[in-house]
Amino acid sequence: MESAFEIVAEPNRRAILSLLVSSQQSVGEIERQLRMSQPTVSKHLRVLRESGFVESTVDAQRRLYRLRPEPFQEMDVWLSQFRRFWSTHVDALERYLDRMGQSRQDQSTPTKRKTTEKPTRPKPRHDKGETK
Amino acid sequence: MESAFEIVAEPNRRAILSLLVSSQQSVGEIERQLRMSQPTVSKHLRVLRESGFVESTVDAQRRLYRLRPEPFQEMDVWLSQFRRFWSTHVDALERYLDRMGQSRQDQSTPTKRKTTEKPTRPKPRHDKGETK
DNA sequence: CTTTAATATGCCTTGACAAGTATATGCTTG
DNA sequence: CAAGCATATACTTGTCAAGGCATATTAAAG
Repeated sequence: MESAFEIVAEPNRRAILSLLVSSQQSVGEIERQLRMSQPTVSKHLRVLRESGFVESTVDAQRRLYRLRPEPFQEMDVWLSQFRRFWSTHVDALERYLDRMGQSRQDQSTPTKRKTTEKPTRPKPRHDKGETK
Repeated sequence: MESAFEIVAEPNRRAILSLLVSSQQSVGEIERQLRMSQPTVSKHLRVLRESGFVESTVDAQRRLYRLRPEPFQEMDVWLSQFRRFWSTHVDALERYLDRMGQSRQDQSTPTKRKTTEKPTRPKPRHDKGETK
């Protein structure tokens, strides 16, 4: 079985899942709201169904999809091992999300040394700190 | 910028991150504990570094890698939109993990198996429901 | 039973990415 | 400066998955 994280790695699948938070939806409704082709939606729904993220019921010729909780909880369990550690850095998230805000398209450009990570952690030891 | 979920989709990267929970590690230490080749470790660390999951400091010829909290928090933010919805199905996770149990071995925090009773879906609508 | 609507599936192409192997870079010590 | 350890990068190859397009399936309606 594939990890829940691999399923959720796909942006369109995340979009579908977010859509289903409000209420169950038919394939056609998802297709229209997310402006994806019908086969694409169906294929993603298949993956989501087989991995336990959604379930469906038949309504006439439609199929209504809704969320199932387990895989989300599974991710939460994995994430929780890092919580103890990030709870001390509570405020850093907003700065992070701010920085992410404008950078949208990139990737597929090797040779691009853009490893400018900011330490964000003044640690006055003897380390010649280089987040590189 | 790639989503944190895409980064974490890779099993070896999840393993590296879990390793770093205990303390910072050098590339060689990661390589030995996870039995991966050195270039593979370095490449994954590069991805993790550029996506903000880890940062490194130089120690002689070694590089020490440690976790950074922001991307985890970012995932948590996304996940949180589903929490309200799964909190009602609290016990379902254990059954789920039980079913998944044999297929994959992961090194996350141990989850206690307690097959609490409760029919998987006691929701007899009028639908000719078919979760596949 | 033919048609139409809604959804699923099959095939194919294309692109991304992980891992292997080889090599480069950098720091340290003699 | 040479040698050696630790880590990074380049290049190549194989795999796999996402999306487009065409078609199959199923149900409702006429």
